[in-house]
Amino acid sequence: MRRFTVYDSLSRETRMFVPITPPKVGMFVCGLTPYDDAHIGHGRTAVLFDVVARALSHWGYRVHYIQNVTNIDDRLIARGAETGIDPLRLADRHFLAYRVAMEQLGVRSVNYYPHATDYLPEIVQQIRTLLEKGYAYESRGSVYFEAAKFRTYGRLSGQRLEEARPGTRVEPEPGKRAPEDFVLWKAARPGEPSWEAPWGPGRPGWHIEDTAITASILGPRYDLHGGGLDLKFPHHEAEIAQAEGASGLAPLANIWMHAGMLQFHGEKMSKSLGNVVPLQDAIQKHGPMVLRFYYLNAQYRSPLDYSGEATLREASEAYDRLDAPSERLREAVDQRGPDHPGQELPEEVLASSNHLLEQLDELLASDFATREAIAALFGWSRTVNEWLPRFESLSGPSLSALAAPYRWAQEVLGLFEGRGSGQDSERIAPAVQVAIEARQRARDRGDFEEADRLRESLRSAGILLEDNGSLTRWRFAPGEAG
RNA sequence: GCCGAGGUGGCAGAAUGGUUAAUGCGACGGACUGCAGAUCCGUUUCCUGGGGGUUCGAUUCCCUCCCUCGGCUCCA
Repeated sequence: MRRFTVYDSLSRETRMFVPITPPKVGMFVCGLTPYDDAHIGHGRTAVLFDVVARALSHWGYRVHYIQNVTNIDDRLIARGAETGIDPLRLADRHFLAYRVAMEQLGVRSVNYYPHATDYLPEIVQQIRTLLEKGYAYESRGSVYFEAAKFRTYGRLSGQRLEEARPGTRVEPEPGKRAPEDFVLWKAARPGEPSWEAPWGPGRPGWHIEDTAITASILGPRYDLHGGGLDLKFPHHEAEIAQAEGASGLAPLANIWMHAGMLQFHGEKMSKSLGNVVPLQDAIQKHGPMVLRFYYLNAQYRSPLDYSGEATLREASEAYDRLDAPSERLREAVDQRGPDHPGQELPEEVLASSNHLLEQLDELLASDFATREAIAALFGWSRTVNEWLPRFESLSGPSLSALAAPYRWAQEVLGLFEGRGSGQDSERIAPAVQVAIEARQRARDRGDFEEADRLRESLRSAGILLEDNGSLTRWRFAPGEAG
């Protein structure tokens, strides 16, 4: 198990990660409320924590990663009322779409997506415990957590209780003793979906599902808790209060990681601002790997600005610089086999491949410096491109050494999956090959007008031709998902 | 107002108390090409918000001011 450091939002320092029971790592990340289509901001958080889980697995930890799904809440009920669709069904529908997007993005590290409504008994039990311990009170069929009873309430967000009180932004809720109290069990109004509980029919508050789920799956304390930065207050603050209040054990999570917000022209991307780019749109337009690259080519805690299409076009250009040599190497290794005899690379190149692999792990182990890892991969692509004209003569092991950093990135960063070698590519390859051969015949007889015509017609179909000596290769134009 | 993050080249965006301040995009020039593209080489020399201070030396540490963004119970 490699040791690594990570910035912990609670202590506000970069700390060495120490699992509670190595090699096991319990990891929980707040998922979404699927009342609408996911946008590219959701994708950022998902990809970040996917990389965290991948890196930990790569380093020998046994990661148990769960992400909850809030499939019942006010927004779902409101949306259900608007559309006439049952809120639970609505949630299922959007969650399914989310899972499809996750699959496309290569987010495969999540072991389990628990749904709030599947944990009603656990939720009721935890609320009961909080009532027994005096942290909560009943009022008008609802149950509230009394924030003032929990001494360190506000510590995560650095807010003192008095300051964390909502001022004028929200009308005080009748039934609450203090404005900073938050609901654990919300009494149902007529017609709303509800579950039975000792305090009357209702539904769980937003925060309680997470702690009930983690307590039953990961135990009262676990290793890593993640989520978007916007959840720090009040959501994560409330989680800490509930879980530590109920169990009497602290800290709930050893490490708190928060993903920076995706911004749209300098402002946070969110549905309430109406400036969202649907995740599926971006995936369709640029390909999932470009999006993944875009997320990882940034410091995960910093805001990431999306300034329109140009942002992802640039990411696509940059990603291509890595993907193209990676793809060429993969082909070369596939064609020739790992044991193929041939020229060996010079010692120093082989050594620098190994050195880079170590460096990549080192960078990820420094608070998941994905951007710097990518910078190092760009440097490697230059080396690979220098050798590219001589691929034919290289031995299998030498080719593998050139490919090793990309394979590392494939495993840990989840890049280089499925662009250029997808079904589209295989389906149209024969047709493209026919055109390439026709063009070559035209070139051979000096009919460059005809040759350019053929090249141009392919280009308008999104296919670029590149001549290298006597060999012509083709690829999809950047921005076209392949 | 309170809490937090940040202000770096044409753009995006790293890093370090001290040789030429990463990497990518873009631009320009060269090699290669029938042309182009891709690739390689080179250039983009006076880039680290303003003002103080500590230091032999600061972009990096301290103070202050200005500005931007996020959170302050819808939020990933």
